[in-house]
Amino acid sequence: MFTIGEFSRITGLTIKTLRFYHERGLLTPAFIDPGSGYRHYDPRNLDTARVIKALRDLEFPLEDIATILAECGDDEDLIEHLARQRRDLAAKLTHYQNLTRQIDQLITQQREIREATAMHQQDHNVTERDVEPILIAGIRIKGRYSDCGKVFGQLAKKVGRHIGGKAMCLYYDGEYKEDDADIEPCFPIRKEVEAEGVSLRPLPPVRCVTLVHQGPYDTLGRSYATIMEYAKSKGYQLELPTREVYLKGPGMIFKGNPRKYLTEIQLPIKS
Amino acid sequence: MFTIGEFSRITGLTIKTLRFYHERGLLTPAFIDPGSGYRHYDPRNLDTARVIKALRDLEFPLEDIATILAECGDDEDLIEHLARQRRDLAAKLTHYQNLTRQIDQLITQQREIREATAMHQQDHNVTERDVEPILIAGIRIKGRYSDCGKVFGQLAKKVGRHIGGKAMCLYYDGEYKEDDADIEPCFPIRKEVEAEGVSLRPLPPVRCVTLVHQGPYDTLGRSYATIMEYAKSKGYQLELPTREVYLKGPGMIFKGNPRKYLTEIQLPIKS
DNA sequence: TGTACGGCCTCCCCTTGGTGGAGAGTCAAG
DNA sequence: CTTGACTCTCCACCAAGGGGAGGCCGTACA
Repeated sequence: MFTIGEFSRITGLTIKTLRFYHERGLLTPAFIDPGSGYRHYDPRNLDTARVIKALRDLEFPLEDIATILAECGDDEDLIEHLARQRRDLAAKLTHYQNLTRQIDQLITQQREIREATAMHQQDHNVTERDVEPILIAGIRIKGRYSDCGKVFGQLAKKVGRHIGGKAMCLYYDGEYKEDDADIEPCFPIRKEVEAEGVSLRPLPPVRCVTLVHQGPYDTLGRSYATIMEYAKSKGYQLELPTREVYLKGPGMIFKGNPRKYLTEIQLPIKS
Repeated sequence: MFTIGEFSRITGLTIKTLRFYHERGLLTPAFIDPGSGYRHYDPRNLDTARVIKALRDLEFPLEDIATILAECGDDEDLIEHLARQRRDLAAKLTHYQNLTRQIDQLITQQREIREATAMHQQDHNVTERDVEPILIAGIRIKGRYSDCGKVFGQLAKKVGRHIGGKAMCLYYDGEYKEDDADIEPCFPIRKEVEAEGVSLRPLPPVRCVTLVHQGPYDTLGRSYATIMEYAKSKGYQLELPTREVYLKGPGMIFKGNPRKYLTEIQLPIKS
């Protein structure tokens, strides 16, 4: 017979835990002194304690352990319980796999944004450059600029895993339109994927006049004025669709500070 | 301004949860009617709610979320929080990986035991057969039979991952010894591994007289008597070490019923 | 103006698997 | 007899809310 302290040292279960298991009927001491209320454990309790500990190490709920203790006298009887617990554990496993993947994506995106921001921080002047060809997935709509957000949401749902760059928008109108602008929000993607309602195609390489706009979207007009003026002074003829690349916009979690948003305007030049 | 019900429908957070977040200071309604105590939310609350929800989906603790809301105005400020959370999630991930692996091992072992039991259930008679060569990891000791348990424990710790069969014991004494028997508990293993204090070597193929004993270990003597008698009647000369294979013994979790234990006695014949 | 119904309020208890502490009783040694 | 170590019961606490009771509020309809 062991006192609770001795039994605790032997089994590695804390005294509190032993009292708790007693209360829950999992591990009833062999003898309880009616006068003092002291618990006394015997070697058979030791077996039970070992079993409970082994099952708790596998994170079986106490309720299941109670059932198992009542029903099973042999490892053989355990198999279906083990299988069920395995399923539960596997579910948690995939759950945490998904979460880590998601968080990894967030971190990666954040890194990319940081790099892009560092790269474009300096030049807020009009420049000319050759824009590489790129594979995009887009949804072309007629509507307002403010509808873009929802469309980006849809796109992220459909091709989210394959996104390989900053969100963009293609503008098919030569002029500003309020209500039924012809817009195509899109994402660069890494490989060919099928998705319903999504247009998947390469954008051709093209020489562009570009300008990185810093600030909220409602001040984009000023940057358009600047870049247009430049194109006109050079006598360039422009092509459609024009592009906007959202180098840094509202984040995935926080909206961030609109005065730090960076948007690259790309106006393709007719060659 | 939205009532709590409207806000709940918009954000997808339950009313209970909204009240709870209010209590915890995470999401304080824009206005509280002093007369009725009704909570009223405004669009800025909506942003905060979105952030909280996104972070909760990544299983950030509420306390961390509170810190983040207080400190971060931008996704950029989030990165180290994200990294920390990623570590925590990854820890859980490997934790559950280990658990599922362990439980898989248990299930596999159980299957093997079941098959072995089914195979050997019928023949409790003395038979002769050629025992295949086998790679074993063992620890040879001088002591009592009852010390085997601990040694099996040590072995399991050192080569546990590579065990590929039933536990065995080799007996190097020609006679029964009480206190300083020359015994080698061992496990069949699948591939060559190094482990301190463990002897790793192949057992040669050998022709044996064998008998499957059913029952607790303290009745093994009777089976030894039977098999010895048989060997003598055939005029066989026996070789050392003799072997015991524990086809079914105490389980990993439960001790099981000793009357169902199956132990195969193998006595090598000198050829 | 009464009332019915839905929405909202606070307050309390419940979940899992224990942990921590307060205050009081018990045991053995010196 | 005292001291110190052990043990007892009872209560509160953790995370992140869920469930429900009992009562107030607001509005629509008769």
